[in-house]
Amino acid sequence: MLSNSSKYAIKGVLYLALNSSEDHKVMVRDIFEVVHVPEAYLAKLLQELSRHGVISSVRGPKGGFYLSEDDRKHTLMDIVKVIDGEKRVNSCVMGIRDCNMNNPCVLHKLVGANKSKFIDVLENTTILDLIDGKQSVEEFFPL
Amino acid sequence: MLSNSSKYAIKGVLYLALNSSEDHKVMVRDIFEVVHVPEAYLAKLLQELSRHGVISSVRGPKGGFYLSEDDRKHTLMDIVKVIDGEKRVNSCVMGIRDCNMNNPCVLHKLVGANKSKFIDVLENTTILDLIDGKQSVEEFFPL
DNA sequence: CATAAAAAGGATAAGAATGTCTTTTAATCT
DNA sequence: AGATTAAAAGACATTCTTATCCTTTTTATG
Repeated sequence: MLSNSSKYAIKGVLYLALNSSEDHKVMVRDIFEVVHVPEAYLAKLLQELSRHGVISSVRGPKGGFYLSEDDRKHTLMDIVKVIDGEKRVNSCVMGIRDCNMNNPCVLHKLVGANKSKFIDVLENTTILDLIDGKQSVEEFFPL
Repeated sequence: MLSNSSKYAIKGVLYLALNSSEDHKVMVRDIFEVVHVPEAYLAKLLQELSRHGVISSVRGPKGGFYLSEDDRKHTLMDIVKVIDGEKRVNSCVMGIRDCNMNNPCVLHKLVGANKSKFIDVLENTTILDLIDGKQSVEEFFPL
């Protein structure tokens, strides 16, 4: 449903949401241990997100990744689309060709409702929504 | 959420549910084209299911795979457990260590409800339930 | 301008999932 | 009994995801 990479990416963005701003950028080096994702791998993912405008980054000394106010309005789905591509999330649960809401296979009908719900959540939850009322990273990453 | 292998396995079992019985066993050769799964790969999956008692099989001439009356009482989850293992389905959506219903991460709370629902469906839908009222394989495998 | 800091990018390795092929075992039929 | 048929088993190949490494580019600062 969600690839590991997408999960990692979400974790990273969550960290940025809680710990960064336009004038407080953070380096991958400061993030990866907290969110339990390999440093180089996380870097790749954040770069990809930055390239697609989901998060922001600045090179050089005093540089790093951060979320602008606008970035925070992005949804979880925006992240997932960049990392996994649209196809993966929207494809039929059973991977049946040409199975969709109009012409659903039996299993699709069965689990379809839940699936759409899941996608709904991804599409309608922004970063801001997620961190609303939360202060510490620990709340997001137990252990 | 569900591996390809599990999906294939479910398709295969569904075919058996519709087309086999104690005295009408079917060979992989007759199944794989209909359900769009590579022959050798499907064979492997069915063998695995048979080994674990989820479906039945007999070797040699007039042999093949089939579902006994008892087999039909198995749930989708029984299939998934054999192919994917229990861990995969039950693990935290975010893959966070020690995240569970008691100590859920933020995302878990968010999508947890849908996830449990999905698992519910798997656990409470038997093969019999699935084919109830269905005659043709085409209903299950459009295209 | 030199230097250091940091992301960006490319190449490649490691591993898991997926898929194929060959041999073995068991059942049936002549 | 012997030949044939079909699943069982296991070795092998391929592809995709995940992960690492190393070099290049950019930028701030002394």
